[in-house]
Amino acid sequence: MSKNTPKAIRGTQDIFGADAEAFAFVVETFERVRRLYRFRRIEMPVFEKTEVFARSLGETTDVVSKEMYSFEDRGGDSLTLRPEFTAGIARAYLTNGWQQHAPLKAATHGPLFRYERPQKGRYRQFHQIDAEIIGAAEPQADVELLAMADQLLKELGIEGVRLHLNTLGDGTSREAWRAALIDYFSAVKDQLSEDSQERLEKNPLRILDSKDGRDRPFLVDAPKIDDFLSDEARAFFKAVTDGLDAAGVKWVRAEALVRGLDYYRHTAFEFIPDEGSAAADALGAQSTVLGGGRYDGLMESLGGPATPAVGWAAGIERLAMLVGEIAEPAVDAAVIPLGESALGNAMALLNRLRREHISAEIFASGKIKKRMSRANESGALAALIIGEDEISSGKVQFKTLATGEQKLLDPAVVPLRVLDLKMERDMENVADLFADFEDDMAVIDPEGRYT
RNA sequence: GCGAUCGUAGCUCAGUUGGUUAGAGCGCCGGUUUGUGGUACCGGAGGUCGGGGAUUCGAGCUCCCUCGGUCGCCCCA
Repeated sequence: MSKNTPKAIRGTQDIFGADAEAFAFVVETFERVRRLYRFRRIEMPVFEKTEVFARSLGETTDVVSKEMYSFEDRGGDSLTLRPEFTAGIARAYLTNGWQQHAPLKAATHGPLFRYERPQKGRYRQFHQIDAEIIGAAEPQADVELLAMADQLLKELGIEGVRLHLNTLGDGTSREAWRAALIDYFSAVKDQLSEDSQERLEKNPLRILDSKDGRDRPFLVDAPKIDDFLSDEARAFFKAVTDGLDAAGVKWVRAEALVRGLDYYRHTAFEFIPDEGSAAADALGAQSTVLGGGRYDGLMESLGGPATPAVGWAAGIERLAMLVGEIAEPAVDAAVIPLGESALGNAMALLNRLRREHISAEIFASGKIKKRMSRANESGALAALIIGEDEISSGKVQFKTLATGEQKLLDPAVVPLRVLDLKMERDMENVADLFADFEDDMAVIDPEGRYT
């Protein structure tokens, strides 16, 4: 690489091959699941006026105070690359009059930007999938959203990740609890870690999930949100947990779970890998894979009418790390022209195949042996060879790569023969599935239970 | 913003107390083999040792600065 070649921006990634397939798999699975739950697709601008984020997330949060990519445009407006989805979606809801669609179930995905120190599972440009229900006050909305998250993780094949659930109560519950925490921790302030002393000023709730050993002794007896919940808030949380139980979504209560952004009320949740699990190992210090909650106060902070809403977001990179590498799909047919004169026929055959929805690649450079070798590595079922002899006879050599069998065929029947091979391969896969199924059946006891 | 650690070929890495022309494996290209996948053997291309400065007769190796990667803290998806 030359010294003159510009480098990529710190914390950005160029994703390729199996990693890119894993990324795409996460997005495709999300799109599929989101349709099952009837969430409507929305597209959002990547930047907004800075105030959209500053007002909704809270001026004192780390995200707003030191992590935003903000700049002045040529017209002098302060703009910001979105550090999260929710605030922009709320703004769009208000400015487009989407109240008419309420309750609106919306889903989107794309890049977000945060000026942070990059580390495992954390980037300056990162990507999230996002789901929101806006204009729904009932706990059923929380349940539906969480059921979707749970199903998504299952469909991605991710294991060892559990729903941690908490309630922050309504506005007044939350404020009373917060005040009690400040009282409690202020009394022992000089014994707390430096970080927690600072949190006492900025975000006292955060002390509860401190990792510092000096804070630990005080956490056990700290005021609990449950003691400050209003009857309504308590009933709301019970409705959510009852709904989750009914929907078969497993959860654990996490009393210390708080969310960093100011707008959260009531339900707060994170999907976190179990300690010691492979998932926890893969994610390093970035434990949360999907997080969100209810944000009933957000719309008002943007000057809109009081509008209840719930939502979550999940990091695509983090999910992709748990999904592992996914092989790039093999090509079905490889077309190999021998010499310049065969190029025309080769292109014609290539087009014929692709129009029949058969994936095909042409190998037209290098030695013949090299081309065959490449065709073989590509995973193609058949190599279609066209040289002088084939041009004059108007046929192509159809070589089944698995067996080495080769015969002269009319180009018109080539797509069908490739489809035959595909079907054979698929049948073998189905046979394997049946074999696995029979193995599973063998461990079912006479009463029909898995053992 | 703080701390630790690492930057040598396209990739993974070796390189002794500072000493001649910086190496290996894989990959790539060619040959043994003129239109057929594997293996083996032979040959070739590919490096301003992240960048800049300092010390020295001499720096991939020591020192300083800087950029970047990785991993933690903070924070967060």
